[in-house]
Amino acid sequence: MPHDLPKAYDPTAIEDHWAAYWVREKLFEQPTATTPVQNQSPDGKSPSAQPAFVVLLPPPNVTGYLHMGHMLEHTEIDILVRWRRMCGDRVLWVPGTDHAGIATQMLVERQLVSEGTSRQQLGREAFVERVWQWKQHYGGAILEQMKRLGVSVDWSREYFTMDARLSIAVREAFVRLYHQGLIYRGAYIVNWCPGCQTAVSDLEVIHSEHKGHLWEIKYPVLGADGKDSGEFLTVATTRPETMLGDTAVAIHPEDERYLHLHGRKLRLPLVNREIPIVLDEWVSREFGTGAVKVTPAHDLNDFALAERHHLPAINVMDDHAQINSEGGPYAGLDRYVARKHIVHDLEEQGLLVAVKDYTNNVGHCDRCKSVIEPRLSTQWFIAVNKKPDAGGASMAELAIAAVKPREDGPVAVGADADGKKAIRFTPDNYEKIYLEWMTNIHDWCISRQLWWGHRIPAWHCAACHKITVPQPNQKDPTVCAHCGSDKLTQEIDVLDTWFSSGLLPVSVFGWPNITAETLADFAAFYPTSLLVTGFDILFFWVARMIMFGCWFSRDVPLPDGNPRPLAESVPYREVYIHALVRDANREKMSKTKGNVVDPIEIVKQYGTDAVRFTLASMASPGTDIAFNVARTEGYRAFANKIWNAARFIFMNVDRAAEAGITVDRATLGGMPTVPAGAPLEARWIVAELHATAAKVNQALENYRFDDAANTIYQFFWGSFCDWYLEIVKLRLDFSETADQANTKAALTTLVQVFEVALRLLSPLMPFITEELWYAVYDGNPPAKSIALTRYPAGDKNNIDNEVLFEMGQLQNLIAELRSIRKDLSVPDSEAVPGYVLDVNIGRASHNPVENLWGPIASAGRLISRNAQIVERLARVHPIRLVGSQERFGTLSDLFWRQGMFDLGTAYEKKIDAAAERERLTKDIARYEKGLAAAERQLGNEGFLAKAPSHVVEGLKKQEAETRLLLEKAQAALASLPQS
RNA sequence: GGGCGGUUAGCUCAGUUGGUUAGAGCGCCUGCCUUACAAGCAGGAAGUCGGGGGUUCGAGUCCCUCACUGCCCA
Repeated sequence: MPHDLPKAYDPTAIEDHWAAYWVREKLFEQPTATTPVQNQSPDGKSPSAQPAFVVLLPPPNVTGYLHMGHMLEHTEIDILVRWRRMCGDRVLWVPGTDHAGIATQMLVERQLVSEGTSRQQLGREAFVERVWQWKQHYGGAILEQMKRLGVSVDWSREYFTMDARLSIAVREAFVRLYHQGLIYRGAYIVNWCPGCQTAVSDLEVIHSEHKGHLWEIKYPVLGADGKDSGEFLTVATTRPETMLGDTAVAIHPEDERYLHLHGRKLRLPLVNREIPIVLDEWVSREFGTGAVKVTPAHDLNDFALAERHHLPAINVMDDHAQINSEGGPYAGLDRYVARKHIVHDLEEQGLLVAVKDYTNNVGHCDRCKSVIEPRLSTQWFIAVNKKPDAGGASMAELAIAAVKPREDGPVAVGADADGKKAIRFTPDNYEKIYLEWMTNIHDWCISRQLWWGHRIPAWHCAACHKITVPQPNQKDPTVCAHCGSDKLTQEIDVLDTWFSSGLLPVSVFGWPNITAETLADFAAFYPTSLLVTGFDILFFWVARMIMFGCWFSRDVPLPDGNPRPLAESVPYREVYIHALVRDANREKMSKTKGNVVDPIEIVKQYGTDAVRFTLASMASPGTDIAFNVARTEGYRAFANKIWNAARFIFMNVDRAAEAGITVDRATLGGMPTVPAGAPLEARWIVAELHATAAKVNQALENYRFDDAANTIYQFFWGSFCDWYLEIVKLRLDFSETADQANTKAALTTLVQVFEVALRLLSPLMPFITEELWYAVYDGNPPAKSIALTRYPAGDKNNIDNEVLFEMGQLQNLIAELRSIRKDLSVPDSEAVPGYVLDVNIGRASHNPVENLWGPIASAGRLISRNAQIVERLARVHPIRLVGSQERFGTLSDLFWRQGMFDLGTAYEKKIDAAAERERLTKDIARYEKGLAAAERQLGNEGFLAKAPSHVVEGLKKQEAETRLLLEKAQAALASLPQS
């Protein structure tokens, strides 16, 4: 087959095709736990004996479109997953989406408003139906984008958090926790969002500083007769409108200013309610006036204080944060309008003492940005710190034990037998952050006043007002469990979306419906191997999965029938927290700033592979990524480089075929080795390949995507293209006089190394490697995809350090020759004779320089073996070795440069003496500095005594080398003509 | 207010347990369309590793301190 690749790499021409192919061929599916894995298993292991590598896709929000954060996350997971698959693991990556209660409901409500109707007009049932319709039409946007980006997920297992099977898990989890005494309903201060019309959890409140005021208000002190005594107590508040709900004023018991007021009562202005003065040590004497008004229904601290002092709580606002009937004349006013009126009225009554500027922290809804109203409200909670009625650890305790490092003494609950943590975080500082949060966790408010979501499986009885929650596996109740009445109505609230996503690790594998099939899934895939996600949902999602996973998976026995210990109950063994993608100026991307980079647009311009590689190359754990398209442009160039290397190789394969030389396909697919007698470049590139493969595997093992990417880049471009391909051109001689065996050997190594390099690169750049890998096999490869081949493993025994050293010296020599040519302004196209002093000639063997040559022994030996290479790559002809007599005698009028090698050449344009002097002077300064430092070190007895011998030896060698270079540079400077 | 991180070349970042003269990509300068590749090739310039102090034979790396900066929690 002719290899007619276009001259320039065009990603758009190939990516759609392969993306569709991968999905169509179901290459990455693992529909049951026993389905044979599609990749080769040369180890001869049966599928079930292969280690599983299981990842859950953090479910994107159904309302969303793919952004750079997703692209980074998916790229990282896909790299790891493709890598593990190629390493022979049974890989399962489960995709899905999240129903995103508030976001989705808001979106559809907005649609309704634009149609002139509303959720309320439609009614609950019709509204939910409408949201489902919306979901069917538009809810798959991100998954479709993922298909185009070619991520290797198992599409047969796609989930949606509102799916029936996952909803069963949600209901089961709720009823179990309820009957374990861990879910309760009660009136507490919650974060009420007047915009979204629902309670939200602490995590959904974003605090930010706002300039406001501190109002100081006088409350009249009542005398023993219950009438105004003429005395006042001044309180300070940032929210005067809440005074309508005040039920006390608190002072510090030891505050000397107010000792005389102990036991007295106050008249609450405007409302004229009689309220007590209470003493509480929580009050800060320094803040404001040291007297704090207590509004239990609208402030968390006040609520706690009110509980301590048995004070009533008066809720003065409705769902819309308007003053309710408790507010008397202010009823019906918005909270901020009421504030103005109240301040005005207080001022009129002479009760406003002062208004001071004050910056306070105001909580806003993460979703709609409304100012959160802390408000007393009846909600459902999970008691995360409570031990279950039947005994045992609390959810938070388990979630801590799963992550906590082993301490001295007995093995921690969460650690497995050899003391490893059950869950390991990377970067590891997230472990501390997680533990800190989990240790101080509060009860989790799980009810939301929404229609879109999992409706809470609890029924209220109109007769006895008690609550009926069905037992596990029971159907919806028809009569009250307490009084037998049939006047039951289901709770109208739905559950927090994170309640369902927190269950995913267990629910996607069938929990709680444990059948033979789901049990097999559980046995094979739970705990999952890895979670890759962003730190922003560390608490929202990661922490809750750990709590739920540890809690509920315990019911599922291990494959051997034994109970599941904590180490096997965790939802995943590893958590990798990825970075935030910022714009090129390190600014956070945001719609309001308008600096959002759409990954799909960038992909269209540069190709998926280039974008993936950009993200990978910058994904150093713990460091945010400043996404710069200049970088992507560079990696598109890299793809183009590979493309053209392939064109060059294929061109030669075709030429070889015409000359009757073919590469045996059977020699492809493994790792190449070359005989000791092979040319230097062949032995070198194979050694480099092994070293590269070893390094890349190591990097991926440690989530060092950047190291992996940069190592492959350096190999492909820096070693393979820049040096090996240029040298191998010498061997690709298809003329009749050529030695066919040599040509064939060179061609074989060339194709072999290229094929391995493609596999090495494949997890990072799946598209171009798939295309070129097919081309290597003329369209008939040994597997359906390069993704199903084996990942190259570097073998240390094949990293020949002598060869690496020898090639390194040859590269230095060529670089020096190129440099001297450049300084003499020799045109690039013109070859000039080159002279190299063979340092071994006429020199005593004890010369330290000789040691610098290591296994090569001398410049002469290096060059005589590789003259062709030097001539071609340095564009010198001929290259001649000379002895010192000749160099200082008959050849002394050449221009010589002295470095590691003594090189000479002649060209009509003489060297620029001034520039040469400047260069040498600079070099001399550098050498002198280095030499002085080395001598100082070597003269230090402490160093000689304490430093390891290889460091001392290395420094000695360096000193000798520097001294030599210094001497040469000084001699060269002295011999320069005076200008 | 509490906690955590960062500060290395013009830009974005690496730098493994302290060890020989601190690296990469992009950008910059110079010269080249050398038939795989101008999305390329070759050569080159560029850093007192935020400041100060300490430990050590030896510090970009460990400790203290200051400055600036980012994030999380309250």
